[in-house]
Amino acid sequence: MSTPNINAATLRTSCSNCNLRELCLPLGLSLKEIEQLEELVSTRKRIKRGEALYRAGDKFEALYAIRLGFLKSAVMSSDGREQVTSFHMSGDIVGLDGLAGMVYSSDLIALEDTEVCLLPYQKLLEVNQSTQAMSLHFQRLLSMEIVRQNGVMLLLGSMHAEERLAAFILNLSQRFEQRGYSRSEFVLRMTRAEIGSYLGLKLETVSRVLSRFSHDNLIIVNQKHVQILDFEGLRAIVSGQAYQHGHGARAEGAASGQTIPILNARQDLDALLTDEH
Amino acid sequence: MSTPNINAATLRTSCSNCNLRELCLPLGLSLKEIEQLEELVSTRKRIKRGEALYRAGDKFEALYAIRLGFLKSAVMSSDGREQVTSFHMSGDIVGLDGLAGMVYSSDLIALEDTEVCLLPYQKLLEVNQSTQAMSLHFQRLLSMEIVRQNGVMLLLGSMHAEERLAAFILNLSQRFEQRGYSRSEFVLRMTRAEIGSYLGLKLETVSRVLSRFSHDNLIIVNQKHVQILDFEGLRAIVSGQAYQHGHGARAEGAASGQTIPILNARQDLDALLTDEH
DNA sequence: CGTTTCGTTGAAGAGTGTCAAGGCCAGTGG
DNA sequence: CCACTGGCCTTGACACTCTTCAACGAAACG
Repeated sequence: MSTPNINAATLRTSCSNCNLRELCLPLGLSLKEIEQLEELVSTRKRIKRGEALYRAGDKFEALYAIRLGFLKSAVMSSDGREQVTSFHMSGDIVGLDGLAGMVYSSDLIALEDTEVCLLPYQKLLEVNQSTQAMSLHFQRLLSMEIVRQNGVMLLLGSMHAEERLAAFILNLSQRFEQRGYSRSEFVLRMTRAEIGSYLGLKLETVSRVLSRFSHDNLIIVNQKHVQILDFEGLRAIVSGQAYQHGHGARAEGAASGQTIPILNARQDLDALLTDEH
Repeated sequence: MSTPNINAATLRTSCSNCNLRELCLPLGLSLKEIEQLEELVSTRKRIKRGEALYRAGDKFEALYAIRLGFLKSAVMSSDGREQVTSFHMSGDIVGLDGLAGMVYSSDLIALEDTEVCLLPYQKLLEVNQSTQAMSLHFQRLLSMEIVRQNGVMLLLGSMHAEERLAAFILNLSQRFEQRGYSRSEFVLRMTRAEIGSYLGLKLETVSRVLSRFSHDNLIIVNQKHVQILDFEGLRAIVSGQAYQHGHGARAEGAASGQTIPILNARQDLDALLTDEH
């Protein structure tokens, strides 16, 4: 908790005591396997708001488990356009894109002061070798990220601005809840421009849509502070029941007489839009 | 080549003889490791055009290496919108999204008659255990898919229709070339609607943009047949040098006097947009 | 050879982007 | 404490890209 470099004895218990263990530890690991995982985590590192944990092109040397803080991943095109590819919070594992070519292919920037656990590549190799469950767990982790990105592609490829924002807010809400925070009230750690980059929209559009949501009593927005008033209303928007073709007004109240072919609608999308777990 | 079920002796040499080995085999594997890989591949399977290799929700039982054919992956939102998340051709490994939750999260549909090698999950587990290099290889494979998807997100989130189509054509070209086909002339195996779904555009827009490219002598389009005339012109479009804000006309000829801050421009994007390798 | 799917093209309109101006807030230095 | 500064957010007016709707032609399929 205090020194940046911690001795081995301290480490031995770090993961099993870490209050994030349910998020970044594999679910079915035995005690012995958890011990092995803990040997993986060699040191912690702190980075301040605005600093990079790594940048595209840096040599891949470790994965990182986020203990505390908030970050964004972003890729940049040759002509300077930035695309935010995800936002990360405590319990997330980042750096997975580095395995492919042994260099990171994205930038990872802290949006607030952040503390991470290092999982050095060398240790990763060793545990891959010794424990089947661990190598499988990492494969699952990578696969989950692929599934998540499929959801983002669905969002970027086929949703309107209002649907994107509604999905985004619900996703954040869900992730805060998973971490023990309020699901209905939270602070956005990123700017409107970063939200826009993530959702494929301009910052003005983000601002306008949030204002519209606020006007329709779905949420209360005050700068970075967001309070959700009507979850059902937001879910309806995500599943395309309102704003469908830009014609209809919001769904008044909660009832909607329309018959929708698939009923367990939102579950799927929520799952798709969810970061890890 | 003939019977769908092949005996062990035949299998033993299948991978090392397979003309796709450079695509789907790990690069640094020893002979012994290659032998192990070959035990992975138990059977082959054929699916006809229009059929599904798997569907979202199906139990995850295997990865597949494509021997021959062309397929699409797609996810579907609750309200029935389909998003094509990738196109696959020979040498690609598919099914990676199934590892996360032990069920596939996308549909995989053959766009033409296709033949695949099965890599059953059980065998995958065994090889994970016995060979460090193999488990690492699969992790790399997954990571490569994440990197690829980052590129698609960049495309979906920040590019205009013309840029998306140009990038799409160049990507296909590159992948055909890697497989020994012409890079400048090929047949699109997918419909305009599927291209549109992948690129986040409507089929009419795809058709119009292709016609415009054709009119500008960048390509020749004849239904599904495409011939590339001006690679440099397409690359210029991808890196945003033409169509930038919808004002300028196409770049006349090949020269462009504009000074661009980053020079090794297209390489990055090409790499990002590239499927595996 | 009819039927269906797929592709092309046009006209009109909706949804976002662009440009611009002003407000809010935190940090800084007087 | 206050004014100043710069970053971030909001809102409006307008332009433009892309979608929508529609009609028609071409190719694929049984």
